[in-house]
Amino acid sequence: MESNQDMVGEVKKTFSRHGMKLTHQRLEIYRVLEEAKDHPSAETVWKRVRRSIPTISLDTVYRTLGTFEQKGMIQRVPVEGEQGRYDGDVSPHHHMVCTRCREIVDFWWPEFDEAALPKEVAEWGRVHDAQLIVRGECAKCGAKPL
Amino acid sequence: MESNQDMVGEVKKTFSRHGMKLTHQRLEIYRVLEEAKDHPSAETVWKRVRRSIPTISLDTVYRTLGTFEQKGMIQRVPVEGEQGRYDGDVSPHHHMVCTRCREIVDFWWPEFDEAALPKEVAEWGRVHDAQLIVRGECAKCGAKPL
DNA sequence: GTAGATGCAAATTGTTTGCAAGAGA
DNA sequence: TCTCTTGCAAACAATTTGCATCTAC
Repeated sequence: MESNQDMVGEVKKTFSRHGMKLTHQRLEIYRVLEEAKDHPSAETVWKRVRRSIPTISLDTVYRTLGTFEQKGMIQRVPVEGEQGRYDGDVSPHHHMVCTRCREIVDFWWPEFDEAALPKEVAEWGRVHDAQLIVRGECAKCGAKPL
Repeated sequence: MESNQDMVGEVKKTFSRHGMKLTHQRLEIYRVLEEAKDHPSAETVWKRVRRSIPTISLDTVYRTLGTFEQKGMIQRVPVEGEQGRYDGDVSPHHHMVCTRCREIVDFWWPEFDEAALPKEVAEWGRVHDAQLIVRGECAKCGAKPL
């Protein structure tokens, strides 16, 4: 468990390595993403960050998430529909998406990650990431009527 | 190669099985999706359908695509960002997505499709589909400057 | 004849942008 | 100090919705 100090130092290094200034809002947005396990939307991130920075604006959140994504510090989950969903974990893992409640759950499958992709994929271009998207209805929703 | 007549008869059956009326616009939208290999957006579908039905409105296209998707006749490709992209092929296959030009290319991997998913997935809920999303830069874009 | 589908226009929602003021290096 | 970042407001873009008319069944 690293201390708050270390965390700040760590992030600061990451930021300056990417030529980004370390601001209070960026630090908080980053922290929210790291802690989140629910793949929050920009608006959800905003609501959470407002707890510590009540004056932060939604467009700053959008801008910051975009910047982080470009730098490869976070990823957008490849899901269609309404809102973009963000994931602070960029190490290889996969997602299950409930088409009813829109909940997104991580899962890990190292055997798959280590396996070679079909050669068509390598021929296609430079692969940044390959992940499985499982779509369906989660058990919680399946239990509900309708 | 089935005749146009057969195609219409086939689709008509599919429609009525789902309790949908067969209209000129639906038939054309469906045809466009079946022929498309580029995972078109709603607006692209609209432009193509307008070649045969110049008066069709964009909202009819949206409504129809939504209906088709609900019925499982087409799928939305799980990609984030701007526009929703549609795929007339609902049989198991996977997608490579270029983050620069947004082109989406299909690929097939039957060995994967036949393999069992981790048990976490079955425990999560009822799986509708599981597909691989490969993100990166296609060779065409990689060759360009910037 | 009737429920469901379409077209039009207006409304929503998610996201982006221009710009002046403010803050980090 | 100088450049990058923020907040505010306005702009945009994709998609959805209300409603009157029309059409397949």
